[in-house]
Amino acid sequence: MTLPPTRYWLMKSEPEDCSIDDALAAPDATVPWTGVRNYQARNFMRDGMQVGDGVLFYHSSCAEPGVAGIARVASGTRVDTTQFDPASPYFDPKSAPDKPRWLLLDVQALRKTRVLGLAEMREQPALAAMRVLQRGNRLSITPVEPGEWELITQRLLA
DNA sequence: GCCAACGTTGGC
DNA sequence: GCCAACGTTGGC
Repeated sequence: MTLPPTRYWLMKSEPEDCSIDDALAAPDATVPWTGVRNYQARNFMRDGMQVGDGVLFYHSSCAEPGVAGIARVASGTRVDTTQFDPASPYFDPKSAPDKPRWLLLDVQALRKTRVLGLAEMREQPALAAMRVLQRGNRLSITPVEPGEWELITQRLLA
């Protein structure tokens, strides 16, 4: 079985919870991606994401939503223990410790960029298919096509 | 604060 | 298994 080509992803984070600055300030600039509580996003982590994959670090639910930095997948998946913590906002009372529902992986921030906002993204016809631009999109982890990655990172790193 | 879109829940 | 009600997301 041949390995898939290098993969790219967009991961949403509320900056009040974990911003690109917060991630860069963490040890090794690496943070555990806690709180994914959607099966499709979980399955992307479990079945699709590999160490080294590129990540667009996206700020959501904030004054300036958009891509705010570049990161990479830094680990495989493991159990997200916040699902068992009644004090956590991510507590899931229906998840049993012997049969955990939710996983996380580590994300390593590589650099902060300017914010590439949704309006600017919509100006680019080549980005029109991105999930994050679709109306009603709520998925917190979405695949990014190589061409989309190239265009976005070139604009951000120019 | 509004509201559209979507996932989940639960009665049947 | 259907589907209406409900809760959440997230841009505006």
